[in-house]
Formats: sequence, C-alpha cells, structure tokens
Amino acid sequence: MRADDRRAQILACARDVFAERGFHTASIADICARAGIGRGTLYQYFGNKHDVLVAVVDELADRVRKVIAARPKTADIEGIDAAPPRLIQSWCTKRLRDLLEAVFADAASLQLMVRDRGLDVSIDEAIRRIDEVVLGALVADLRIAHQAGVFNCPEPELTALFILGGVEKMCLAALEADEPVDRERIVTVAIRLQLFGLLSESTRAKEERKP
Amino acid sequence: MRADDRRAQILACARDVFAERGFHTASIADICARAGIGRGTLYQYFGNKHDVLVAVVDELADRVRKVIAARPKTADIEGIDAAPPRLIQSWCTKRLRDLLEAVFADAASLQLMVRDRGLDVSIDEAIRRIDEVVLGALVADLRIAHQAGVFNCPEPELTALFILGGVEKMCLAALEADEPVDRERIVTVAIRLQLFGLLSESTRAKEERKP
Amino acid sequence: MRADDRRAQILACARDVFAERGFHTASIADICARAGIGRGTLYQYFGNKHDVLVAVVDELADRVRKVIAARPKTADIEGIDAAPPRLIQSWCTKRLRDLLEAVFADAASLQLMVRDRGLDVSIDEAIRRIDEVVLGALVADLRIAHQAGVFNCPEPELTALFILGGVEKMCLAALEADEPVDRERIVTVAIRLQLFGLLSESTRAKEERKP
Amino acid sequence: MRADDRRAQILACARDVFAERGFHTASIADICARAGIGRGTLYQYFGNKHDVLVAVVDELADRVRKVIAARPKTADIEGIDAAPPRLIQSWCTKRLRDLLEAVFADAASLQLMVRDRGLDVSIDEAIRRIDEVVLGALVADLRIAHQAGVFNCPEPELTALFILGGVEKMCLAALEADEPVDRERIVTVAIRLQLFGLLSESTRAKEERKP
DNA sequence: GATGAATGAGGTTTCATTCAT
DNA sequence: TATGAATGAAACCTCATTCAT
Repeated sequence: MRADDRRAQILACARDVFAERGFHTASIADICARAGIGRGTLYQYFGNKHDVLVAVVDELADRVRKVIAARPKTADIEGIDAAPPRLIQSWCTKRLRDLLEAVFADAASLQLMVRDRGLDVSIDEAIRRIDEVVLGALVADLRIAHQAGVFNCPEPELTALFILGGVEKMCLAALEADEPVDRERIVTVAIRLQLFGLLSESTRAKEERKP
Repeated sequence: MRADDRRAQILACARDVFAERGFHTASIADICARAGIGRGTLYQYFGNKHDVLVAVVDELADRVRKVIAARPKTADIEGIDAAPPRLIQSWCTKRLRDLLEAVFADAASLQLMVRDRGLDVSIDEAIRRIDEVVLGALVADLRIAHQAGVFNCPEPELTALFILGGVEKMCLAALEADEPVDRERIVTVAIRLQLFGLLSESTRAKEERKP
Repeated sequence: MRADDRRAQILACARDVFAERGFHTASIADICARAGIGRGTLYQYFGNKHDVLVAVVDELADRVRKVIAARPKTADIEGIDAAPPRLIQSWCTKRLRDLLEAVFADAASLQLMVRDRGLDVSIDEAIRRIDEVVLGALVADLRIAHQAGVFNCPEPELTALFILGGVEKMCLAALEADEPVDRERIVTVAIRLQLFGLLSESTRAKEERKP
Repeated sequence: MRADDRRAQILACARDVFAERGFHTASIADICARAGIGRGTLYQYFGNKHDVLVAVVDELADRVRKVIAARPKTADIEGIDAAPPRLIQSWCTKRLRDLLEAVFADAASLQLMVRDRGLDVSIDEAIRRIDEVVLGALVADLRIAHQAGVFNCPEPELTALFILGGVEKMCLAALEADEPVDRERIVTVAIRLQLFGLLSESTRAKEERKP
C-alpha cells in the first residue's frame, strides 16, 4: 500500500479506537489490529502514541476549519436588520445544522472533543483550538446580529459557550443512550430556545404592561 | 488518625488528584503522596483504584441528591401563573445558582462529571445517575412551568440537556483558562438566554405584524 | 487468656490454616482471624511467620517422638524367631495402626508433612527429622526381624521408605477425594503386601520345583 | 529466536525453577533470568504465572500418557498364568523401570507431582490426572494378574497407590539427600517387596504346617 | 515497507511486620 | 496483654517502543 493511503488508514482506525475506548485504554495493539498491520508498522508513520492522537485531532481540526470557512458570511448579508424572525430562524437553523454535520458528524469526533481532554497539554491545546474555531464563528455571528439590533446579546463569548455546550450535551446524551443522534430535533430545540427563550408570550406580555 | 477520618482524607485527596490528572494518568502513588501516607495504607480503606473512583463519585452523588432534595419545590408555589417575568427571572436565577453551588462547587467535581466518562461501565452509570438527578430536577421545573402556561417548552428533556450542557461548558471554559469560575455571571447569561432568547424586542415585533 | 493457652490456641489455628491453604497461600491475617485475635497479638508469641510454621512442625515432631518412644520395643520380644506368620501379621498390623494414628491422625499433619516441603531449608530439616524418627523406628524393626530370620530384608532403609511412602499416598488419596481416611483398610492392604507380596501361592510353587 | 523454540525454552526453565523453589517462591524474574530474557518476553508466550505452571504440568502429562500408551499390553501376553516367578519378576521390573524413566525422569517432574499440590484447583486436577494415568496402568496390570491367578490382589486400587507412593518416596528421599536417584536399586527393592513380601521362606513355612 | 519478538519502565496490589495506644 | 493502623519491599503484569530480519 502507498504510504499516504496507509497513513490515512491508520489514522481512521486510530480515530475509531480512541473514540471507542478512550486514549489511555486504547492500546497501540488495538489500533494495529483494527488496521490489520503489525505493531512496528505504525511507528513508521507516527513517532509515538501521542503523535497519533495529535494527528487525529488535527484531521478533525482541518475539517472543521474548512466547513467554517466555506460557510457564507453573516456579515455579507444585506438587510439583516430588516429580516423578520421567521427568516432569521431558518437562517440560524441551517447554520447550526451545517456546524453539527461538520463537528459532530461521527461519534468518534464527538467523543474525542469531550472525553479526551486533560490528557496532555499539547492535545488539550489542539482540541481547544478546534473549540475556538467553532466558538469564534459563533461569536462573530452573535456580534454582527447584536450590532444590527437583531439580537440582544451583550456577552457573545459566554453565550457562544452556552450554545455550543448545550448542543454537545444533547448529542452526547443520545450517544450514551445508544440512540442515533437525531440532529434535526436537536437543532430545532436549540434554535427555539436560543432565539425565543422559554417565556410564553402571555407571561412576556405581563411585563410590558408594568411600566 | 481515626479510620473514618483517614478514609475521608484519602477520598478528598483522590478527588483532587483524579480531577487534576484524570483517572488513568493519576497513580495510586500520587494520591498517597498527597495524603502523606504509604501506598499500602490506601488499600486498607479501598479495595483497588477503581473502588476509590467509585467512592469519589458516590460522595458527589450524595451531595447532589441532598441539595436537590432540600430545594423548595416549584410545584408548591402558588400564583406562579400570574407571576411577572421579573419575578420568574429572580426565582430561576436563585435556583440555578443553588444548583451550580452544589454540583460545580469545586473544580474536582466538574472535571469528574465531564471527563472521567467511558472508563468503566459501573462508573459511567454512577456519573449518569448524578446527571439524571440534576436533569430530573430541571425537567420537573420545566414541565410545571409549561403546564402553568409560564413557559413554552414542548421538549423538556432535550431542553434540560441543553441548559445543563451550556452551564457545564461555561464552567469548564473558565477552568481551562485558569480563571476562577464567575458563577454569578454565568448564571445571569444562562437565565437571560433561556428565558428571553436572543431576539431583540424590535425584531420580535416584526413577526407579530406579519399575519 | 494465659500466655501458654493463647500460644497453644494460635498454634492450633495455624496448623489448620497451613493445612487448608498451604504455607504461602495462608496469611498471618487468616491465622489471626481464625484465632479471633488482632494481627499484632500473634507477634507477641512468634517472631515471624516462619517461626509459626517451625512451631507447628515441632509440635507434630514431639507427638510423633512420644508415640514412637512409648511403643513396646520389638527387640524385647522373646521367641520372635519362632512366631508363626499369623502372629507376626497381627503384631505388625497393630504397630502400623499406632503409627498411623500418631502421624496421620489429622489431615493437617498429613498435608503438612507432604505439601509444605521445599519451602525453606530449616523447615525442610524439621520435617525431615520427623520422617527420620518414623523411618528409624521402621528400620529398627526391619533389621531385628531380618536378623532373627523372620524377614528377608537386605535393604531396610529403602524398604522403610517404600512402606512409609505407600501409606502416605493411600492416606493422601483419601484426603484428596474428600473421603474419610479408612485407616483399617489401609493398614490391612499395607501389611498384606509387605508381608506376603503379590505372588499367589500357586505361582510361588512353580519356582520351588525349578531347581 | 523462533516463537516455538522460545516457548519451549521458557517452559524448560520454568519447570526447573518451579522444581527448585516451588511455585510460590519462584518468581517470574527467576524464570526469565534463567532463560536469559526480559520479564515482558515471558508474557508474550504465557498469559500469567499460573498459565506457565499449567503448561509445565500439561507437558509432563503428555509425556506420561505417551509412555504409558507405548508400553506393550500385559493383557496381550500369552501363557501368563503358566509363567514362573522369575519371569514375572523380570517382566515387572522392566515395566516399573520404564515407568520410572517416564514419570521421574527428572527431578523437576518428581518435585512437581509431589510438591505443587493444593495451589489451585485447576492445577490440582491436572496433576491428579497424571496420577490417574499412572495408577490406571498399574491397576490394569494388577487386575489382569489377579484374574490369571498369578497375583493375589483383592484391592488393586489401594495396592497401586501403595506401590506408586512407595516408589515416589524412595525417589524423593534420594533427591532430598542430594544423591543421584539410583533407579535400578529402587526398582529392585520395590519389585522384591511387592512380589515376594518380607516374610522369609522359613517363617512362611511355619504356617503351612499349622493346619 | 513490513514485521513481530524483545524489552523494561512503570503501574497496581499484597502482606509480613512494626509500633503507638 | 492486645490492638489494628501504617508501612514499604517485592511481586505480578501491561504496553509503548525498538530493531533485526
């Protein structure tokens, strides 16, 4: 097999094995067994176990960056400040859906992002960088919408964390229950909550009367 | 030292060490060094490393259960359906603040709940049970408010996951940045978002005109 | 409890525990648990684990020596050279029966003599000394009978080993099968074989005709 | 070194080390040192220390079974009932000699069979199975001879135990005295005793006159 | 490029023994 | 006299990594 292909194959196996068993519990032998190669072979492509995880994370990071970069920029939209809620909702829904497909496309990536934290400083940083790409995109959107008067979002960084964490948790819960992740339902709930909040219209109305 | 005290001391050290280095990376030697005891001593109180983690998780579970049980019941409140938003906001804020103090009182508990998953079926279940206690409390509140017409929350389970995940992520981000967790700010942002949503009043107003 | 009694009690427990689980597998904790004492107490009566086993072996050695010494001396019997086979058989049977009762009275002693060999030079020697007491008595009997022309036994040492080994093995087999040791049957078979041999009278007769 | 050879080499070293020091006292390090390998290497061939002992015992069991199976069958001999004692003696001598060479060829096997009992149920059973193969062969011979009227042996099982135990003890005594095992002498004594018994001809004669 | 035998550092665990109470 | 908490040496075992073939 060609060197590039072999490397990619090992990487794919490593990703799955790490996701299934976690970084520490997964052994080099596990990865090699799944790839159908001898243990020595892996070391021709990666310096050590740590490097394998870094490569796995980097691969995910690349994918995320590409998806984020490929999205239309919210800033370029004209007339955003005049858009009615329904339009905004559909726009946000699509955007979150894309993100979910990119970052949480597979169980492996999700597990990786959430579980294998705190193993090692350099890996932590790699994962944090992925987080930052996603959070950065979210924050940018929030800021633009806030400045356009569409959103009322004085703390975009914390808000972005809240949204991302909420989505992650919903996905993880599905994984842990061994259910398939119903992305559409997750997106719907997330967007509803983050745009409209929980308060019913009638309760909201009470406040307006007050002053 | 008395047996009970020693056990508690070892448990506290174990909690911190597990939180700092993760279950696998943490060694028995680490825990014993921090407790200032010989390695053999730990084994007079716990059967093995696994049991130590179980004990740590169980301790947290007890604390969470107690706090949840001690809270006033939302169901007992009279006139909830007539409450104005500001009152609801302050009630929810207090409630979330209590929860945060109980579950995420210390970095150790937080790390534990989020990181040490997937190590072992029995520990996973223990952690999941904690999650379920918290989620159950959240879901109960959401359901009552929905039925009273105060909230509009057709999917309380997913919504609870969203809220819990969001709060966790905000706390974790603070921890990872080595900042002290500013609980008050987190609570404020979380409550704002979940009650009122992001849409500004002016944008909301647009929809009402539509039909 | 009086020091002497306590010591004896610990010794008895140690004997049983060693017999049940073997010297290495048995722990000091096992012995103390059976004796109903704290682990420290044992060390007030014995220097270390090794000493406990030595004491157990010594106790057995004393008992064996006493039994052997108390037996009537074969040398003192008059008219031995004129005794008919049946008399000799009954004399030997009684003698072997006494021995069995002394040495293999309990499973513990038997297990001890056979299993806990080769653990340690000094214990080996202690056990060997017991063996030598028994073998010495056997050899003395064989020699006297040989000189009196009653037995034809040119190699009394090896013959004594053969007889002792045979009896031990029969006892052990019963123990391993969890049957009670049927001492009377064992003695009968042993004496029959060692006095008369296996050859039937008719076959024996053939040789006599030969020359 | 080839895997098969290495495994066999480790097994041979383990056999000797177990024989010299006993299962518990022998350490993995001892075995590996004798084999001239690192400790980890042993674990590529055996799952754990227990498995090593099982393999050692199994190897012995195979050898014994083969030797027993290869021997000419006593049942096939014609004219056994007419054979004179001297012929029977030489036949039995040869047979016992073969057995001794197979089972007690080396000190290691002998020690193993006698000492390492009671360590573990599965090993006990393995050793007992070896015993049973040998005893079975002995019993079969005794029974045939008894039925042919050559032997007078109403209890072949106990008798076989007696003979085997006697031979074992003689061998062990030689080992413990650090003498080389003089198999020829042992066989001679054993066969003499078991065929002819101890009683001298003259004493035997006394009984015949009696009735 | 591929292999898998070999390694040994490092981890967990046991248990005989000590000693302050 | 009795205790049992504390200890640490020593054992077993794992597994990332190397290297000769």
